[in-house]
Amino acid sequence: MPNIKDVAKKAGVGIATVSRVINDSGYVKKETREKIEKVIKEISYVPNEIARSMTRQRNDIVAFILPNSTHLFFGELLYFVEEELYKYGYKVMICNSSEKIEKEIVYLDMLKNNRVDAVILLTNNDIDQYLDKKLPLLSFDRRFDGVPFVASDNYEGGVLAAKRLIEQGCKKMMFIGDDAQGDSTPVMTEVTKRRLGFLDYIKEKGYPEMINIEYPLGDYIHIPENIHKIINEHPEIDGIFTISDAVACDVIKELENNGRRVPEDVKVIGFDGGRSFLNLGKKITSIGQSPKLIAEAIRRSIINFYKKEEIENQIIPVYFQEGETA
Amino acid sequence: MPNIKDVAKKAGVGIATVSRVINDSGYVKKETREKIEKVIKEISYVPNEIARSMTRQRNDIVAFILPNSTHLFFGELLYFVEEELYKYGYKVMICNSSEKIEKEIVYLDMLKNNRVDAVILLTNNDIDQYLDKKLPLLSFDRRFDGVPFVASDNYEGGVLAAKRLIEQGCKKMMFIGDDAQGDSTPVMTEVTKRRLGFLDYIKEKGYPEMINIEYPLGDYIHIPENIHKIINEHPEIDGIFTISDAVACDVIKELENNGRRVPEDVKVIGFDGGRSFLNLGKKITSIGQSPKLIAEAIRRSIINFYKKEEIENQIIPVYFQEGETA
DNA sequence: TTGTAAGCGTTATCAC
DNA sequence: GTGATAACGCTTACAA
Repeated sequence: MPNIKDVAKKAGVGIATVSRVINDSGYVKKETREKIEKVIKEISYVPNEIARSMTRQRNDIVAFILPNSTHLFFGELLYFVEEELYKYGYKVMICNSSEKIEKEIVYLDMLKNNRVDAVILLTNNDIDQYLDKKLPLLSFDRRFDGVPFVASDNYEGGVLAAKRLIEQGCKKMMFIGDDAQGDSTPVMTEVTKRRLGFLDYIKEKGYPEMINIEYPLGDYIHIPENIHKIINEHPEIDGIFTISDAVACDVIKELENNGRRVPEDVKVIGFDGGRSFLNLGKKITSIGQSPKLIAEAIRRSIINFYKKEEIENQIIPVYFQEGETA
Repeated sequence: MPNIKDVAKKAGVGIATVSRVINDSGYVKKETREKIEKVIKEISYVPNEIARSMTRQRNDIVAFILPNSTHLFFGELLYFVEEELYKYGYKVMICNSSEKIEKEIVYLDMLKNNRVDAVILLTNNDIDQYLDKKLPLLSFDRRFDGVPFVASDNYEGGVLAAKRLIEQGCKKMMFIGDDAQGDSTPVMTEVTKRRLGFLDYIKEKGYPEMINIEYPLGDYIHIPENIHKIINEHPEIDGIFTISDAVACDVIKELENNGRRVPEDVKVIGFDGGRSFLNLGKKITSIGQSPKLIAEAIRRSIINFYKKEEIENQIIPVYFQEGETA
């Protein structure tokens, strides 16, 4: 592959002048510029971005560490993050952790070697001690000391769900979510606030009998078998709020398999927006979070890393999504 | 950030020796190695991968150009591709094209600048003329002259669908798919073979009355309104094979909205495997393709680029996925 | 075993 | 306006 020297030689100029033309920086006489441009075309020269990164000491790559791209919400978030950053000249490296802390650690290391311009971190793992806080790190739905974050307004989401269930006449509520947001781990994510908002509002309105179910975090999609049992042991429950649409789906199937109608007997609200491109049944009533707004916020923070401005945490609004299960 | 010189100076050795330690190459006396390792820890030196790419003339980055990561099948494929390549030390750059050829072209250019080690291309666009065939390019479900490819056994998928519908007693068949695989574009993708396999088998078995519907490629999820009309104009049809599960879902809803029961009155088979993590209704009967097997094949081809071996095209088996709609 | 020095392909700083 | 030349941080002959 031809390099800048080849261009310079063939055009009979110095490499500095070629560089000026490529980057459109500094003064270059019109004829010189044209000659150089011609040569570039002729030998189909393409500037080597690696060498460029070398001198500029940055490479316009942002890495996104997330559990996977198969869960719809993650896939959407990834999509919009890429779209946003693309507009600003960044490329996105995808780092699936499969929820495994080991893989997150390896990636964090690797990314340090690669001198990526920023790392977006989406995880439920107890990874604080492995974070190099001097790096341009941004987290989503999670607080780490010294790391700026973007999060959905999870608390408000919980409140919205509670309001809806109460409006619909529910008396005995249940919350179902994984314990990555619970008291049993050192991890405290912003997602916990879905439960808190829900709980607070229900208490405030005088419905004290809430049943709170937490289970070990698995694949984000299925809930453990024993949780099904607990659900069935509580026929008095008439309103359920779940940590995600995936869990809501699982719960609704379990209820219906056991002869309880949704929403007639039990109302169920999920979280994420109730979207699915492949659903032949009823639409889940849900609290929606907007991957597009979140991606814009993430992009804003990342751009600010390079403006050396103070990076402010950002809370993104959620909304109530009408459906057929509550 | 400290560099290799800092390490060398502090350890009182030459930079070549440090390099040998880092890369575990060549002979280094045990004590020297230990001293160097100690210094590396002390000043928390991290080798600069950009500089490394510079001399090695490769960067272990593979780019994946695909329409999006929100369509479940794409999200899954992306996930497994990343997983496979990660095992072999590659990082994956995600390039969402949103099906737009302009964005594909920009990415193709950008990737040339970035000297990525390989580009995986998944597209339905007429982009042949923009491909630099000298680059390490690999395509999925699509043939380009001079570009190796990996594809699902789409033809066999069509045959499997036809067999099933015939077994289930269907007499009048219909195929519904976008025209990116049709005769109206210069593009001929491997996906066309879903239709061909279906058609051939049905003809072979003496069911000549197949209705073939093609529509302009949109978002991979919804079909145009006028197609709904066509479906309803054919009450005699009792077996439908669609280009994807997403289309099958759309079609089934349309049929049911118009009082035709699935699978009692009309049987419908989709393509992709009928997976969905959020489905409260019946499961779609489908022809499955395995993103994991495909990802492995892709990884194999990419590794071979660097073994300078002949890259063979690979056809990946599909399977019949039992469901409730056929 | 180890160190020196020549690349790798740019950008940026100076002179001219 | 333009051209040498010194970085940037590493790998790898080649010499010692």
